[in-house]
Amino acid sequence: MQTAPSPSEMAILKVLWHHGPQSAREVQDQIGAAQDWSYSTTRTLLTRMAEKGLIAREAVHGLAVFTATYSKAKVLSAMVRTFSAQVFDLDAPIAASAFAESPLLSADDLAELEGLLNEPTSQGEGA
Amino acid sequence: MQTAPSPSEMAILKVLWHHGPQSAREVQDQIGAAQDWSYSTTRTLLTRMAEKGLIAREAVHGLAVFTATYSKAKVLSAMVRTFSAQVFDLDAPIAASAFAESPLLSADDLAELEGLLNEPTSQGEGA
DNA sequence: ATAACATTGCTACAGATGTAACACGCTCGC
DNA sequence: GCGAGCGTGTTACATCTGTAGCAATGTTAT
Repeated sequence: MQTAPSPSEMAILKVLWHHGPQSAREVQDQIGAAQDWSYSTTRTLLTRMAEKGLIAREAVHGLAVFTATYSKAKVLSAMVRTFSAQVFDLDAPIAASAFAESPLLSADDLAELEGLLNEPTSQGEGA
Repeated sequence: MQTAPSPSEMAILKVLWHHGPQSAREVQDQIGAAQDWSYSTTRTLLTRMAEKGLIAREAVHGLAVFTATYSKAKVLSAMVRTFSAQVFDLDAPIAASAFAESPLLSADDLAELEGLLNEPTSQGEGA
């Protein structure tokens, strides 16, 4: 996960986390409208994300279906770490409770996030 | 402050916040080495930031000196807002106390940040 | 004066990101 | 069998960001 997801990529990851593996068309139906992306744009993003390893592409009966490679907690914790280091020069972990209100996180997600944020050097492998 | 500062730009802003108005050479002496930037690179960043309005350029006896346009709290609060919205779909404010440990923030800075984070739509004008 | 050095403006180029069109082949309904 | 539609690969282009060199001008010490 060397390359942090861009805002557009995050939007797609959220759809995949929430709805599970999706085809390009499905992703487009879920966010294309909201994001005002053309189907082509959605497909380009999906392709690039697959190249980067952010998502995995698999063919189901010939149809390309995409799955998030990393768990929500994993990606979010990495992003929080990057953010706090880059913006606040913070090394110590941030309390996950700060994000407790996120509509993205269930109690379990939050607990997982908390755990990842408290890990020393983020070398954890869990997906 | 429409455009959020990039990581490199943040590095420069931090120098200006901490040491006050600086010339390109001074900025370079403060972070060029650490960031491994050539003097040219530092200057390019400074020029672009001035174009964007992130910093102001003024001539002091013919020497170009740069000053941060927005206060630390102002920029940091904007970045926190953007981050929590983009990454966590959060609308409600995040407790500034999450960043209390930041070596960048004095007690006053923290209080100011807290205030800005709690403002409704971030239309505040204070600099 | 002049050589050395600093400061500035201009230019360059690669990679990342946003945004999208185009053409080709396959399939399904008629 | 054939055209409409769908999924796919390929290509394109503008902007932003990272990174930096070059030439000209201004300044300064000897």
